[in-house]
Amino acid sequence: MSRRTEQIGGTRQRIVDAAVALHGSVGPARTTIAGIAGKAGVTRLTVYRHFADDEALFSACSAHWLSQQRPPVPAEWSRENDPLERLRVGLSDLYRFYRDGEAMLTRIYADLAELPEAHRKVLASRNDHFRNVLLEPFPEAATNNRLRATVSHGVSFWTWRSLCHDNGLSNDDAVDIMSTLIAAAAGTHPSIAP
Amino acid sequence: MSRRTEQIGGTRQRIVDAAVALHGSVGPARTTIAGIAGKAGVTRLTVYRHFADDEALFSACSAHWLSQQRPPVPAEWSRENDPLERLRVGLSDLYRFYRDGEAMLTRIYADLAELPEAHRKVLASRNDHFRNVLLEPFPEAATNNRLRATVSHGVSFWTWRSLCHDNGLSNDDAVDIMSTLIAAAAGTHPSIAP
DNA sequence: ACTTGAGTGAACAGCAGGGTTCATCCAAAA
DNA sequence: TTTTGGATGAACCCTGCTGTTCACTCAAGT
Repeated sequence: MSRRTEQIGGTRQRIVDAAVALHGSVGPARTTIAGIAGKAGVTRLTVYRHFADDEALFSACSAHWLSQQRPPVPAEWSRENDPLERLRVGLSDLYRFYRDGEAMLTRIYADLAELPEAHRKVLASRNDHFRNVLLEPFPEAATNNRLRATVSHGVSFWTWRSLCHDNGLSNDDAVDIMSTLIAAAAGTHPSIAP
Repeated sequence: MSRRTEQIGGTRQRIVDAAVALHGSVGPARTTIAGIAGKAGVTRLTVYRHFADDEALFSACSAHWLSQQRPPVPAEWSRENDPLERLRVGLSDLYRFYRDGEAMLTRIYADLAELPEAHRKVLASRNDHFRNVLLEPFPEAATNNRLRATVSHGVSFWTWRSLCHDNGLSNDDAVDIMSTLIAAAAGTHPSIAP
């Protein structure tokens, strides 16, 4: 029963790999069952048998892709209690993840509206969580709207993409810039880091 | 010959109105000929007769929509020679335009990849121009990569949307924040405005 | 009164994609 | 050796959109 299930798993894996590749190149919205089947070297029918609906397939893709990434770990950011230092640590971790996964993340966020409801919520609440962790050590976190908005902005994938992909900045530069911006929004005015 | 052409123009206008409405609600990518015809109260064939191809229709929509907007006027920004003051004037003008046209601009920029090549270029070069005008009075404009990147970022529609739409800031707050950010990137450190 | 042409309705062919059924093959497991 | 079930190929039906043709109506312009 081992070699048998191994083959089955192999087919399934080839389907997931093909789907991940398409999600990262043409984007989820333009990824079709026929396309996945073709790339995986199986028939559409085989795809249908392995995955009952789009949501199941997308979940499998998401899990598999994440398993070969190094996701940001906000829990580690919390070890730093200085607001600006936590900001630096957190944004660095986040932007590293964004850069590594740029191709996939660009397509995912571009096609956000077409994604299964559940996954949209997960992505949104992830960003909320990142924001809250970065916001927490600021004394004025609860009262300063600008601060909240600015941290939200800094945590957004599109912000990273605009600064680093579109305008060629390094991650360090982007972290510096956004830290400075957030510090300003918080009411403090540190010098910009070298 | 006047009433005749008037009627023809009326039909054409109803088609353009319908197309603009759909571009601003479901977005250009999901706007179909059948949908436009239905909303305009004509048949698909009539749409085909008035507009030879998608590009012609899109151009007409773009022109008509713009004609009822108040676009930003970078030429007026140039009358201000102080870098930070020009920034304030320019971003205010731009963000006002963004807020007024939010619905349409959101769909347009979201579906950017599906748009006719020519229009993509126009939009991109518009943003480049805005950036260049804002950058011009800065002495370090040519040498400071961070400054260029930050101004590009500030001029982007998605930046406005993130700060104001997603996070509920006022335009004035967004202008303050981005001005502060850009000033920091330029190496100066003004106080944040009240 | 006659001509012109914008607009109509219906029908056609084509394409891409979704989703399903059925008989069949074939290799691993029993 | 027989059974099991993953995978296949081919055939369907359906939906939605594109683009085109033809005969026709009706009203404005002449």
